[in-house]
Amino acid sequence: MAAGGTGSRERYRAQVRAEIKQHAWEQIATAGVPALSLNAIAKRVGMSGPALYWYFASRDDLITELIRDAYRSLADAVRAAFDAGADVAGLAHTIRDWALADPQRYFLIYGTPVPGYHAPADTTAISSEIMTVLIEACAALPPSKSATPFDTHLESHRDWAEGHSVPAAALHRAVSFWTRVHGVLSLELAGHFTGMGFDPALLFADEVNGLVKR
Amino acid sequence: MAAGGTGSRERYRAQVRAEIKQHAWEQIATAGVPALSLNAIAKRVGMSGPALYWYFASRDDLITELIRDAYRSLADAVRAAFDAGADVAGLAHTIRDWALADPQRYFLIYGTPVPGYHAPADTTAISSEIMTVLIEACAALPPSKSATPFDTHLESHRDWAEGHSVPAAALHRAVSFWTRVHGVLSLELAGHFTGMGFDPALLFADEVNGLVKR
DNA sequence: TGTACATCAGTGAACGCGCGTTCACTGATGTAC
DNA sequence: TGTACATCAGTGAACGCGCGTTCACTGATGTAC
Repeated sequence: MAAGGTGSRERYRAQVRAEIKQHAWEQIATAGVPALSLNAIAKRVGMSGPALYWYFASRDDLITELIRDAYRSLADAVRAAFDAGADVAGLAHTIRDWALADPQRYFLIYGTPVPGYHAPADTTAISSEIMTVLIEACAALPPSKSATPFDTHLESHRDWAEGHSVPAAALHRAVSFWTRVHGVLSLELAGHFTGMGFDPALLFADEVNGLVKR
Repeated sequence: MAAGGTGSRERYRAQVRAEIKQHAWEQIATAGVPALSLNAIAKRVGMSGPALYWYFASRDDLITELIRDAYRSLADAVRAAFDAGADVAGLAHTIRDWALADPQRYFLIYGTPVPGYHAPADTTAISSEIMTVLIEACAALPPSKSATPFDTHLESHRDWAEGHSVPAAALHRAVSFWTRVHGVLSLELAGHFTGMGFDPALLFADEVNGLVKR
């Protein structure tokens, strides 16, 4: 049984790792991150608890990787939509669909922070990948009518957007886009609109649209 | 040692309960809700673990009460500001201050939901107290220039605002106010703006202000 | 005012649980000669 | 092609931990007569 170029062991490893992660996601979707248990996952995968340590150094290690995957997934979705010609409204739609598909995955990134925890550096890099797309999309919008105080403020505080030679108003729109999308989504996904009877999708669309023409 | 009108035992009970809650909040602020431990609280208060059961039926019972207190605190703050003459911008400021004072308390209400958990009915009542104030404040705003799709949608989906005889546009503003405030605050408190260097307060003010004149 | 009694507030020991993690060990798999 | 060997992937037992919670029991506190 000759091994392939990448080695059959490596292929097997990748496969089992993927399977472990998948069960981890299911467990998170069911009971949230705090309830994620290595032993429970192992049982689902069909092996003993200690065997997981061949694939992940620790529980924290597994969770960190899940966070990274979640960021990656969102960044890829946003980038793909943009490359396919999506405008600001289209990007918003993409993000909303992504979040609705797995709310707990969304909250793993944008939910309640754990006081001591600091995200690894590469996730912040992925995060700015997303921001880059948003800025590019916002730069294509018709110019704003008037400058707000925050516009002015951004003129002298735009180091974080280094490399983007767009007006401060475009940066403002990108940030606003992000906070508005997040505002509607997190309240919606957390169930704070239940019992109110309106359609969150319309509110969402209006919030994004109001940002375009201002 | 004669007891007062309300009974010294009851007074003592209330005092110890308050002390337990206070230590619970400190623990939540330090390590988040999942790390909240009855034994650790008891040690801080200066008694054995089982003694807590004289004051709270269970850990869940304690947490539920903390959630209720958090809602109550926010509702009182908002109501007090409104009664003192605050407009929409003033209310936003009040909410922001409240959230910054104790981020984990904010997240206890508006953070990641636990999949199985359903908030008790009275907290949703307090929640609509808050919404009532927001609607009243928005109704005092100058009328909008044009109706959006969500405005129209609300005309026929406003049962949740029963008792408020205000234009649908005012309801829309109240909801938008809430999602925008939440959007900026939750990203800010979760640390997603760190490293970007701008002042979140200005972004926050702009988001609220943009809602007033539209 | 004194006494008897019910209630309240607390202790310490113990239970059972599930957790993450380590350890020694076994068998299978792939590789080098 | 066969053999020797290193590595990989897994098991099962065990460790120590802290958790929420229960139980029997003790002493203090307030109350009723």
